[in-house]
Amino acid sequence: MLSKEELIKQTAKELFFSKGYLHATTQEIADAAGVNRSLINYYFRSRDLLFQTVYREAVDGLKLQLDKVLYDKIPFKEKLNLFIDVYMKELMKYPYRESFLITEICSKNFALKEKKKSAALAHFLQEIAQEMEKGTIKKGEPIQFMFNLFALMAFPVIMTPLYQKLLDISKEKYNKLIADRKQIILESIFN
Amino acid sequence: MLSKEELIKQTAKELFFSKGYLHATTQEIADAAGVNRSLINYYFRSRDLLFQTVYREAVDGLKLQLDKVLYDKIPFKEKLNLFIDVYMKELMKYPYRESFLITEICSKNFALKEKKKSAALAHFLQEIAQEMEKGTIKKGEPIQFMFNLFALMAFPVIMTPLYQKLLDISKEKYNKLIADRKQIILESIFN
DNA sequence: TTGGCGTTTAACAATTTTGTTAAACAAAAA
DNA sequence: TTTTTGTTTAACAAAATTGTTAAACGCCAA
Repeated sequence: MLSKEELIKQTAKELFFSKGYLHATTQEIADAAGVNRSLINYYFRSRDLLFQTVYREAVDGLKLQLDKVLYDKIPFKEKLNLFIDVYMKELMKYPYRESFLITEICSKNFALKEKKKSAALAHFLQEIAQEMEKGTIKKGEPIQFMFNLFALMAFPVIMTPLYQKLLDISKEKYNKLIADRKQIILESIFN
Repeated sequence: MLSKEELIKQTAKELFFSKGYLHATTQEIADAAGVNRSLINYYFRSRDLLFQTVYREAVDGLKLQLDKVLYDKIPFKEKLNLFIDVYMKELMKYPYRESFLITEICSKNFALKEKKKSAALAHFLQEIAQEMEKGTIKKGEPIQFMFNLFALMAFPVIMTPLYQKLLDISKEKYNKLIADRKQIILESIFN
């Protein structure tokens, strides 16, 4: 069973990352979690600190996720296959996690920090450079390859509600389109 | 010279779309515009209506932008070249416009509407299908082609603050990377 | 000049949101 | 049993945000 503190955090993440409800008040979070609002202040002191905690855990989680897959000593193509699978599953669960992070960074009282490149990422960039040499993938800046990869995975998921509107597509059909993307991404990436 | 009403709207767009400051209060918008806060109520009645107005104009603007380029009777490759140019310029000016739209759609009191596919978009999808037949571009679902296109353009721009942090890249270098993307996108799209 | 009209402002009121405090509660330790 | 500790709650207080009103202002036309 979840501690109330954990419950509050998970509920906040649910609201932010899954529902894209970035304006959530402490009352709304408390209601969604089924706890008294004062508990938020008891465990996190202030709304701001709750947000900071959620932000930090999201960034750490993102890094951890990268580390786990990108360090593996498996063939490149296999690794990408696995990575896309893992990352897109996460995207389905938390489509707005990246949006939340960006919004927080852009918000008024945001304290910069970070500033140490993920080691796994650096390693992966090297691996990409090697594969470019080998000719498995198109030559170019490895970072641009990563940009492409993440863009192709994340953007259509993030844009779901708007694209559904603009294209007048049913939820089911849209889900199908997203599900098909893994293969499409792989095809568009490899020579 | 801009009317105050227009000034308020433009300033709000500046805060939302350019600065990604989606939590802006009416006071902050008024300050940024250099007008008395009451003017917002005078011209827009309520904060909510200001947001709705900005939302609507953003969607309409987006559609208009698509219409202008996508209806042109110019060769496909040329059209895409032009389109990427136009859209990415807009993205540089308003990197968070799409984020704002998504956040609004996900927000509590959002009234659905829309539900008529842009004619230009439908036309463009047909054109894509034709080009697939011709073999100019890889065969597949035309919508997926569009997903890819928009993702490759928008996502790295939207993610700028986070990626700059995670990759520990200077603003200048990041801008260079973004500038290079037009060519990269064109290459990754055509056979 | 005066009266009317749209604009702008400050002052106020109402509401919403957040933070604090003290008391109630429950379970384990003394 | 009483104490202690940590948890939970309701009531209150403070702050922030939004909305309203009436008066002031400026400008043009009568």
